[in-house]
Amino acid sequence: MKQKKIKRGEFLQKAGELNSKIYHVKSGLLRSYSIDAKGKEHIFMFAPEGWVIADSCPPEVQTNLFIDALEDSIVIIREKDIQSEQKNVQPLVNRLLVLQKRVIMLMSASAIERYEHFIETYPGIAQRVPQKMIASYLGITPEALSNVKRKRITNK
Amino acid sequence: MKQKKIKRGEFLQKAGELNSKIYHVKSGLLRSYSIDAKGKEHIFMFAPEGWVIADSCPPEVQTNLFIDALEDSIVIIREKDIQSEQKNVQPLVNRLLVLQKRVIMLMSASAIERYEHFIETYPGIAQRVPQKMIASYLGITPEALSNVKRKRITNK
DNA sequence: TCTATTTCTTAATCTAGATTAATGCATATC
DNA sequence: GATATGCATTAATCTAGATTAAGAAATAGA
Repeated sequence: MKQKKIKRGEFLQKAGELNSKIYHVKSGLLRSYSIDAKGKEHIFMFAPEGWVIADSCPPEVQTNLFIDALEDSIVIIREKDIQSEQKNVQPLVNRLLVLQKRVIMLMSASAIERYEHFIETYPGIAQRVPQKMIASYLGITPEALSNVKRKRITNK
Repeated sequence: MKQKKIKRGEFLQKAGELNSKIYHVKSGLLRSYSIDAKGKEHIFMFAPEGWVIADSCPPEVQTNLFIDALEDSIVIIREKDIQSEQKNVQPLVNRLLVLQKRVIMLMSASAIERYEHFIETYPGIAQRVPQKMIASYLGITPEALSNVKRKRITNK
């Protein structure tokens, strides 16, 4: 049971690094956040005592989030694979990753960027569902989606 | 390995029901969505072939999402507890639930409602972090958060 | 096949929240 | 104690996307 003390302001992870660890917060307060193209910070989640904080991406993939301490804290460190190797857990982990990206997109991207991201996340689905459902997924109205698509064509 | 055919338009779950099942999509296309206070639908996620779709809430708690088929589909049905009983998986499940609520809030709630939800999700944390971090979590600017708080006081 | 209903697009107007900017408070630093 | 540096609030202006409305295109139902 590996344990670690971290001082306020100290980082456990920086976006772009590889990290196979999950942090269980024993005391203190951590946060994870992303930085968008304009350099703006978006707090993804807080983790006070009892919470778990980690990047949902697989250990061999570059992380998306920064994780640092807002107060002096103590965390227990565990490996990501302990879970993902277990039977039937992989789908959970996948869902977590999709949701993490979804939150980041909702927080930091414009309608047009979210549309691009939808196309990547669900290749081929745009052809199988009505436009109003895509709009509903993106969090915009069908009217706004029409505008987005028109702009995408003119700008490309 | 229980399997089920569902016709386009058929529901696997309606919000408010109890549901201990997880659906693995073998063929076809499903979606999950929430309905907000104004009656507006917000698609939470799509699930084409190979994806898993489910409500992240515990089996004994009322669900938040509707799940229905956008195309005739075949799903494999599994129980939620199979996973949650496994060691170290509970934190994953908790994180999934928090994220599911977070996405729903980002999609369907105003800044003021998201602020209320933040206070419930993280009791006491508002007193431990600067305002600008709360704003960053809510997806708004510190200036907008000031307005939200002022309105909250005058309206209560 | 011919309606009828739903879906998609375009355009005009409106609004929540962004941006910019100025001011008052704290908390550090010397 | 004086002076930065960062944080919170207020107000004026701006903008992405919402709302409303109307017409065109697609789908479904008889």
